[in-house]
Amino acid sequence: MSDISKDLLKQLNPEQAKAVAVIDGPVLVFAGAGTGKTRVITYRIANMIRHGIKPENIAGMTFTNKAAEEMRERLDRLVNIEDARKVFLGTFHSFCARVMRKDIKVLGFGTNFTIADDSDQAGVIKQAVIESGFEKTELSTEICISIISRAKGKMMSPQDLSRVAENEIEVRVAQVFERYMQILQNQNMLDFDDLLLFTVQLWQKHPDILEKYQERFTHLLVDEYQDTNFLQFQLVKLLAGKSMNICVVGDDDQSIYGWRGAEMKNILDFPRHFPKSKEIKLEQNYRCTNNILKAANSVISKNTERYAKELWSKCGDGDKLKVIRAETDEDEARYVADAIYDIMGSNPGTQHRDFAVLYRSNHQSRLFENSLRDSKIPYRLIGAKSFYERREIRDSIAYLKLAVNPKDDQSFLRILGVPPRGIGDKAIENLKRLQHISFVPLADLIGNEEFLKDLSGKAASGAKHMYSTLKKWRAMFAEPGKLSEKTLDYYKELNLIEGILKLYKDRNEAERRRDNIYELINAIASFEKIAETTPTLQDFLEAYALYDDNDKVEEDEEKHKNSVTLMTVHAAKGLEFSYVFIPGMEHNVFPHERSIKEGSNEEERRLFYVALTRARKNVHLVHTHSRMRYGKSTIQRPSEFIYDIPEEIADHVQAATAFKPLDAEELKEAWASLYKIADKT
DNA sequence: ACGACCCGATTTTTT
DNA sequence: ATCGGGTCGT
Repeated sequence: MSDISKDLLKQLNPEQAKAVAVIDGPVLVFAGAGTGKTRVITYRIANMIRHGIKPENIAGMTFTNKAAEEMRERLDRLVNIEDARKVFLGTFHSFCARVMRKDIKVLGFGTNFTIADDSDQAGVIKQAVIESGFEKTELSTEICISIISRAKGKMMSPQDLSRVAENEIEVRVAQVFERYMQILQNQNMLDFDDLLLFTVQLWQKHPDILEKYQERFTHLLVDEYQDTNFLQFQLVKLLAGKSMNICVVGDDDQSIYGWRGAEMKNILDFPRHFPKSKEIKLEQNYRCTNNILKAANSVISKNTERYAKELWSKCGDGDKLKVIRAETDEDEARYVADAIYDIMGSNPGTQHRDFAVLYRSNHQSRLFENSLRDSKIPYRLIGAKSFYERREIRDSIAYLKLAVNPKDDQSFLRILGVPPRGIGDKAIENLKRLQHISFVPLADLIGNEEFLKDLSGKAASGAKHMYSTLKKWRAMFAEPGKLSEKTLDYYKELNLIEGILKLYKDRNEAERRRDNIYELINAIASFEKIAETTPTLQDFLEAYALYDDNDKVEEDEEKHKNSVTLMTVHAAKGLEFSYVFIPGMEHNVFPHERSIKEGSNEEERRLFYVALTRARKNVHLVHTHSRMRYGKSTIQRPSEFIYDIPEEIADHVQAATAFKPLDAEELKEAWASLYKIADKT
């Protein structure tokens, strides 16, 4: 046992220590922003192990892989590595994927099921809309996805949904929902919600199976409990129901995912759900100055639906917050770039990575990208399209999914025309029609004479080649051997690599996309390398499906390691920066106009609270007088949130006069550019 | 099969 | 302003 774990409790403040010391029974920890939440969870696990709880009996559930990995890393430093490894630390989804892999047969799915990613999901929804007798124009895919996901989050069946439907849309979606589930089952696919839903259903129907898991995991921890929905609550309740050794950690003030079904009341009602629970409030903040906390506290205290708490810190008062008024959105962006430059100049040792620009909506990033680029300030943009979202990668993955699960029609349709095989819309219609009478998966149907006889010679030979190649490789992938090598051969035989080169006119683009496919094969190779046992293709696909994008962006690390961060406030939850800029502090931007319409102002205020509490030292709130919105210049008024901050801790300045006057050279340039504009107009 | 053009919507995002 | 989706013509 390491030295650190000998006096675990001494390294914690009294409240943290209390949360760590109580091992048995239900524990509820309210962990405010920056109060050492991850520290409490990892120390708690270490403490359990020290008290003789077997590490394999402990499970820690998170929402993201990133959070799970961070805990794993910290735990590695607290207990010996073999013990740390035996603790389950992962997302709800990865936990449930394991349960499903083992026992899904009971529910009528094959163990080789694939997990539908969002493009698969959208494809199936579109199909379900049509097959339910609706025009694709009268029911948007996004609405369906969102309503269905939320219904699943409440454990509602299509019938439940149609019974409680409050409007015509929901009645229709209920029909789509039912068809959607059938299609998924026919294709042996589960969406992300199903992983959880089916796990709970399995346990409810088969108490003997549940009991095995209850015996295996006697001590449970749940991170970000305020973000759980009803389904996740049920899962937790079932799993912990026997031992009642459950610890949940969260912060109702940071509940910002209500729009996707998270139920803040889960954390508020915990004492009722788990009687005789211990309740602990962490209020000492180790991140922010007191001025920032004062601002954050007075903002959040306007909310009525919350558990009372107030953050404090030993960090001193620090600077006042800055409220900056800029003339236009372009001035706003320039102000931010100038301020970063200025702060770095007057604070030696400050680095670009100490800054973040946190905005309400993604589209706001563009102006900051421009202004930072102009000022030669390196930045990294979070939330941009990732490697795995690129078309050629999705296509390549679809080929792999099809090799594992031949019923996956979604993947089949995706790659039927990649590379082009002369099979067009008409042939696809035919194929689908045949499926309606034969119920054969599309990947098998293309080898059928009934289908082939109506095709042109070229299309028929393309279809035959595809049919036999898919069939052959389905068997090949089941054999032992190096995955990455097999994948490359598979792609070559399907003419994917050559096809890509021909598909894109621009030579550079084509080569870049081809290289991306090679990169994917490299990713498979390194997956094989780090795996403990020889992984199957199915193992790789599952890891891929459940893997978090934020971790994947390690690509251009060198370049971006020390950069200003641009991201949404949502994406910033859990992170911290010395200097935080919050632009667009205007009515209709932050709070967002839609949140105003929908009346979700408390959640919007929590979002602002999250934004403020990301800052260690310094907060700049910027608002503009006029902003381009939807292509038109609009007069803006300051956000109501600005007035929630006590006057005595904020300085109000104009962007135009925020920095010292220009020197002679800059002045000359400024005039020159003014004349240029004058000439144009 | 693919590019050109028009129309409409326009928050947040994980797995 | 801009992006995606859909339609139409080649």
